[in-house]
Amino acid sequence: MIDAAGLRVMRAIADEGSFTGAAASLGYSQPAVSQMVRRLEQRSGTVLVERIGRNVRLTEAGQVLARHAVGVLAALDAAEEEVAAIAGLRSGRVRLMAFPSSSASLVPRALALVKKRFPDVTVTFSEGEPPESIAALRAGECDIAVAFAYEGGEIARGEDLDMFVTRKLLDDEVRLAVPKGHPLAAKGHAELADFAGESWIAGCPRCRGHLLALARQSGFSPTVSFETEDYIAVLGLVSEGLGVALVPDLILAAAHNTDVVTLPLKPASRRQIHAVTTEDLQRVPAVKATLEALCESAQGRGLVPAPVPALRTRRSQWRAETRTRPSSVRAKATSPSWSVRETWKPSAPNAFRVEGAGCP
Amino acid sequence: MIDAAGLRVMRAIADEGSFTGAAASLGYSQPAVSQMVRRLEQRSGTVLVERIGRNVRLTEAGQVLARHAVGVLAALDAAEEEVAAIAGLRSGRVRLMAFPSSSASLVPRALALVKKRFPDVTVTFSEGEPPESIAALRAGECDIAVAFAYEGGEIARGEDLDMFVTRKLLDDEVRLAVPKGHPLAAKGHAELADFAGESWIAGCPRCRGHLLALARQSGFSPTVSFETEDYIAVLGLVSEGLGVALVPDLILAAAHNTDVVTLPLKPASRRQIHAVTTEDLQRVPAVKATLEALCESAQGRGLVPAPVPALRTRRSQWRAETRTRPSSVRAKATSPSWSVRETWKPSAPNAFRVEGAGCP
DNA sequence: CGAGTCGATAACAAGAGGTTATAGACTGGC
DNA sequence: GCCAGTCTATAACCTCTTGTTATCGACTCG
Repeated sequence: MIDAAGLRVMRAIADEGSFTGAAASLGYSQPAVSQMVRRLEQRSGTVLVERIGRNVRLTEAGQVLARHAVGVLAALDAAEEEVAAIAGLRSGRVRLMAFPSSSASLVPRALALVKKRFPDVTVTFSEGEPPESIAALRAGECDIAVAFAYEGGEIARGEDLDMFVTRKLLDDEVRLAVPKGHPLAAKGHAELADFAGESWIAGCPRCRGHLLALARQSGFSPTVSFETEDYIAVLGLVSEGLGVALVPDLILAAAHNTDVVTLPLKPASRRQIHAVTTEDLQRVPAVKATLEALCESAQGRGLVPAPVPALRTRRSQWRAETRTRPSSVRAKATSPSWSVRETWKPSAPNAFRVEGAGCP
Repeated sequence: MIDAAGLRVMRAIADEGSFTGAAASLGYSQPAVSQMVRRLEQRSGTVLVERIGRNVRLTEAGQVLARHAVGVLAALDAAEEEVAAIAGLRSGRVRLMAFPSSSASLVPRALALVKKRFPDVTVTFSEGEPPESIAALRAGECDIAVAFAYEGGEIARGEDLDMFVTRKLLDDEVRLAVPKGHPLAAKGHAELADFAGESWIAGCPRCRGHLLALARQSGFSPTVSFETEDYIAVLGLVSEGLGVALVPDLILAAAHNTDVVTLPLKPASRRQIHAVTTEDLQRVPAVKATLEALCESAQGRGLVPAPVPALRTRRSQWRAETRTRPSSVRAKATSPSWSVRETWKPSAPNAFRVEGAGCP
């Protein structure tokens, strides 16, 4: 029944002592104030303003409204400012969840970028494997999940990703790590079959699965002597000549070991690193800013630059089409800068079983 | 930009967890909620609601709004309730100012009536002579002034009463008080000329003026031996045979003295007692209720019943005409129960000088 | 006593905010 | 794996709110 506009008017009248003054202070015309008071009086069923000659004076009821107006309007302003701060990147919180090895440099660099640009935006970060991070995203417990998929694999097994928007950050080349003195180290590249007889060191379960898949393609079944999710340990084992390992480039940038030589595979194998969020969340300014920072961080690494386009699912596609249609003059078109379809898609589910979580 | 309706919707969504539920709890249709959210999102420039499959979930900004909504809506409700309480006579304050002798019974009875009917309406009462009470009314320091005027006189000299509404409460007959044993006491009435030789006891300045005027009409100039504003004292003096006095009926009802006989005057003389307020204030429920209580109190005294009509001045008349014209279906017509012109008017200013204030 | 100011009103325009009808999409049970 | 029920989004439309300008009557002050 009573609304903010009415309170605003009553307070202005109390402050200014006249309808004309109140109108001026509110940027209204005088009749607007006059009519607003009349409406309020009709609704409340009592007189709010005494008209004394040329001046006006609030009645008891009018004073009640004017008194409450201060608090209500202050609270409204606070709410508005708080939302405006979120919209204007002067505030806001982004909950980022990334797989462990991304935290080495990709994520920290992005976080630094966000912090530099928008010091008051808080990005909270926690590590989590794709199944976990995607579940958190679905449950509303995080805003962005950074995940990866090997070529021919998928981001998270058994998860329905239709509801998400996936933005490709970069292609992370998988290399073969061999001890410095290895006979084939000088060849400049590695064909997997040449290492069929080596001891293998496997990483996280999914990485182990990838190793097995690649080896099968090369016609052998690797002997896995060690398993560890700690890539520093992997490199340590390799440097000591205890085996060879597949290591993503992303790791090598952060954990270098001078006693290890890394060779590009032939044929090349890479994993794709994605930022996953929802259609709605990607339009939240702080989330958008963080996504962009992630992109820049990925490009700045000097690896294969992430193409601008993002993967969009059927549902998202539909949303993008319908939503950007402006239904009002005021509607700002949502920026379609990365609204193109993804170029490759997971072709088939992983054929092998991957268990556990926590891949560095 | 943000209004109460928007906050209400956001809170309902937060509470219900769906647009449909929110709509139901607000008594809206589902599209109304959907559109309201879209409007809010356009205005605030950020996403407020995440659409997760069939359900919805508030974003950070949406949670901010929902959180603030509680406080703002509570404050709004409080304001509304407070005004409704004033409108519904469950609260409110009336500042009454009356001339001292009215406080004997007319006013207390009215106050008791108001208190009985509307226990939570506070009527504050202070004594004041017409010039004073009218000034207070003009200054917004009181809501109702109870004043009197002798026939042929006016309520307050030199005051412009155009801005006020004057409601006649009763005709207060002026009687002659003589000692019980006075020779003319048995006559049943008094002609003033018969008492030309008596010692006179005068009351307040205006009453003294009235005495002088009446005496002049009867062709004599009274010898005023005593002057006091305390009518108890007047009656005491009379009872002791120290003089005679003109005493209004209103006093006699409250201060009876068995040693005093009061005689109606021939020709009769009376003063009119009025309740004065402003056009706007008379429409304030508590003020209206108090005015009505004053009327009933006046009628219940068994004196000349106050006729329903009230005195209206030119300006008030105009207002009454224009205001009651309903400009909207919702406008309640202001009750015109006592909106008729006054029958007699002060014919001329008092010809004598009245000084001081405080007439019992 | 007249000019300037103030509030009230009429008439009108635009927009906010609601409705119903309907379509598309998700969920869950069979 | 489909189908029914349920949910949100949209279109089309309507109404009331809330602003505007133009103008009037009344009050105030020099």
